[in-house]
Amino acid sequence: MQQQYPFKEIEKNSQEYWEKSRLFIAEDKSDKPKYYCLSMFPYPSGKLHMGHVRNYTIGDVLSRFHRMRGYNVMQPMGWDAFGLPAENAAIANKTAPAAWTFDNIATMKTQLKQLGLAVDWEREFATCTPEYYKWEQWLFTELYKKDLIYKKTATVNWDPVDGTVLANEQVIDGKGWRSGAEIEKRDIPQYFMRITAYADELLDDLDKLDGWPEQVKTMQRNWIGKSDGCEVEFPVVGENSNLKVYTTRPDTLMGATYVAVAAEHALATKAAENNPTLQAFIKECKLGSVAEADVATAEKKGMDTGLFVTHPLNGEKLPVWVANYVLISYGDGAVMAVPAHDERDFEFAEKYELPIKAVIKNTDDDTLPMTEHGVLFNSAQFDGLDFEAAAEAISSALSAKNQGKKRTQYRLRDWGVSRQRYWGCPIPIIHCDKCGEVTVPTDQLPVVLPTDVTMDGVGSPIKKDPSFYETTCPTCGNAATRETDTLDTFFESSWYFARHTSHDNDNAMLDERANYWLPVDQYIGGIEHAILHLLYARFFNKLMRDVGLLKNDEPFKNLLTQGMVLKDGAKMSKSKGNTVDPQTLIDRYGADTARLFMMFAAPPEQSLEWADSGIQGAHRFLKRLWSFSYDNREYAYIENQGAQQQGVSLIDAPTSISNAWREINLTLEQANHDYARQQINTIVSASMKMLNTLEKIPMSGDDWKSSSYLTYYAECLQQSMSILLRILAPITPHISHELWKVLGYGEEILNSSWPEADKAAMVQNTIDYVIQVNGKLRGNLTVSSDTTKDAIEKMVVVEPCVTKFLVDGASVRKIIVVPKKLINVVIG
RNA sequence: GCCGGGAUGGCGGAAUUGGUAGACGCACGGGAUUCAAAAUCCCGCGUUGGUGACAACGUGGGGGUUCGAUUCCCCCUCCCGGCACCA
Repeated sequence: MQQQYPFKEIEKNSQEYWEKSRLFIAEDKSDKPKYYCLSMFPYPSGKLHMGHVRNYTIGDVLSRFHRMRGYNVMQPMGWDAFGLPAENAAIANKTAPAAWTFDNIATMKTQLKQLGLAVDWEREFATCTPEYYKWEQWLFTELYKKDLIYKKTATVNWDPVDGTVLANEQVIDGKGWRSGAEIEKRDIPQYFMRITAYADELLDDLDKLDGWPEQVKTMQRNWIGKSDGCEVEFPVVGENSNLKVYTTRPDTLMGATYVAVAAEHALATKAAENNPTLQAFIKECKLGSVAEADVATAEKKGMDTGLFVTHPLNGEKLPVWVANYVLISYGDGAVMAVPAHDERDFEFAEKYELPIKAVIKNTDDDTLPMTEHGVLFNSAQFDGLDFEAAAEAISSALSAKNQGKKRTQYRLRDWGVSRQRYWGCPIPIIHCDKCGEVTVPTDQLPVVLPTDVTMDGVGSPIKKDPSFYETTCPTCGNAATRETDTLDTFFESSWYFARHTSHDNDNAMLDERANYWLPVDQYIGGIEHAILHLLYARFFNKLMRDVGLLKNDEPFKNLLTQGMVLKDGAKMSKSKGNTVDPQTLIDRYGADTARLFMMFAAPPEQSLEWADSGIQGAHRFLKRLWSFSYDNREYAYIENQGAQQQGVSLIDAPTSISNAWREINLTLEQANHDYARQQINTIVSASMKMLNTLEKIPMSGDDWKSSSYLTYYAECLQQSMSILLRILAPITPHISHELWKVLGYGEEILNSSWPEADKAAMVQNTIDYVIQVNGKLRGNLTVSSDTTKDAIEKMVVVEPCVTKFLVDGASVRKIIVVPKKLINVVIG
């Protein structure tokens, strides 16, 4: 054993040992309970960043912990390899996206291995390979046949200068990021997945997910946004048609003073036919990005169409306005405006001097807008009704006139999966003049994406490559063209969790192993994925179930949403260019230090503000652990001293040792509690505390000279080090593996058992109480642990720190005793 | 704008969920060791007043409930994440 902590050597040797002994290769059959631990797979963007280190270390800690608790653990790793950054890099570096991606995968894989992750690398795959995407093309064709995929037009960001579709991220302040041109909203035909057909199940099944953070479930519920409301039809004056709107507040119908439609609404288009001013306004509304955040924060603007509708219940003529705050994608793209009881309508009505009519009241305060529920007035026959009764009565009245009815509405929209980009999975559709849209037959899959391409920044190479798009129709054999759009990259990440179970199957997307391993027992990833990725993966799980590939309803049993790694207050990300390279950390201090620091700096679910200081502290602890083991190797070595064989009980040891042993057990209990609730930062604290405790055991004085002291000391060290190393093993696996071996505890620490606290060692015969007077800390009281509550009350009232408040006629009103904690004397 | 979070010493965080606020670590100050430095070890460290025992204040701001509030309730400010084509 070396005196200095040789982290480089230890880490290299342990990693080689684990690889050689195939310790992390998961068995598809086992008597042990299974534990499938999955961290969200990385996008191969270049090098590992701190967010990766944090994510994969958390997953590794939980994997190793469960392995030591006796589970059959599977922790795989893969690559979310399609995406926009590869195209940008290709344009910038004149390399093909595939080559860039595979280079990055190689680099990042080396780095991940240096972290010492307990990963089963045999299950690795990259989503950009035909072996992987073949199966999602197959699933696409199955879903297409089941009418779960359909085509419709949808709005995209159009860059008129580059002549290309831009991602929301590529639109900055309404301008294209490369061209600087003003972006226009443009409608193009795209494929959609009918996620709304699963809206109710996606909503209801959230209740089954006990292992998910409440916060994430709330976000998903709100995203799905099921609302019970009412559709109302307003006859258009002078036309033989109705304007349909949806409202969640039918109780306010009598307060409607105008209606507003989105710029894209058919009625707006019609009204603009002979109205150039309105046409110009509609064109203006179509400028800027399609992102909802941009639409919703834009200044509220509108224009009168000159059209009117008739209020279905009171017969009033209401003007029809075009407003930029009405979303074409929600409800019917039109709203009834009730300025008195809606913030946005109120602001709009004030600006354009439209009438405001209050119809709901709940307090004497009549400030408008009043958006809460209340009782109706100014509403003819509905006066005096509350929200529930009014909603019922008004929807019935509308139904009776055939001008509306109750309707359940979702905020969730069908998922547009077409992308006009190159670096993605080709959509397996062939367009035939005679047969129309035809899915590519299974025996002709995969539709392989050509990888030998040049990116020039204008459009997708496969859209200009006849050797790709020219084909024949599988149905009639005539010349036909392939679809050149690719799939949203969320498509790949929606089912990879399942493919890890059947990664090597060339004949099926999934096999029976999926039903052994799934659901994922622990899923770990960034909170930024709380809605989209997690919702799509849940949706895909249900789709795969319904085509017979799976039995489970939900993909992820437990979810840990890791907080962001921030630097200078912003999310650390490639796109922001504020990443810190973990490689320098690993090179200088080793993987164990990097892992320890990341785990210690913040609890897993909280955001972590990166600071360079602190790493030294983590490294210092490991050095101390090493030198303590080295200095005490004779005592800590399991076969020396023979203490256990002599039947020595540490409870009977000299006070300094039995106290230390008690402290170790209390700390172990805390660590186990923290492992159970996955609060890893305080497990690190606990391990530091244990080492502090052991270092403080006296090594001099009269006691030290007696031979029995040394026997007890050795026994205490052996038991304590064995506990400490096992507590640390999931977090700092290399040093734990090495010390476990050199101190003679066994060949592989991962194969040992998990330590439990010795209850007998934690018993105390006195209790230290805190004395409070009127809730303020005033003193202490030590009593023997069998003292009754009555006796404690009698003792406390004669304590000087209490009696000094018994002046000027004040007396003890009440005594509150919190067992084993505190006594509060209420004096008044 | 809408939805979901967060705010505790100079800094990261802890407080087993209504019961001693500041565990553990970083930074800093003092000391030991050293020719010197690094490394290491020991001591101190919320703020204010006091030599001191001690006292007052203190968990983003304002109110409330309670014997007792970082924790529960109401209002507000700022920061972070998401908003459907970044992943």
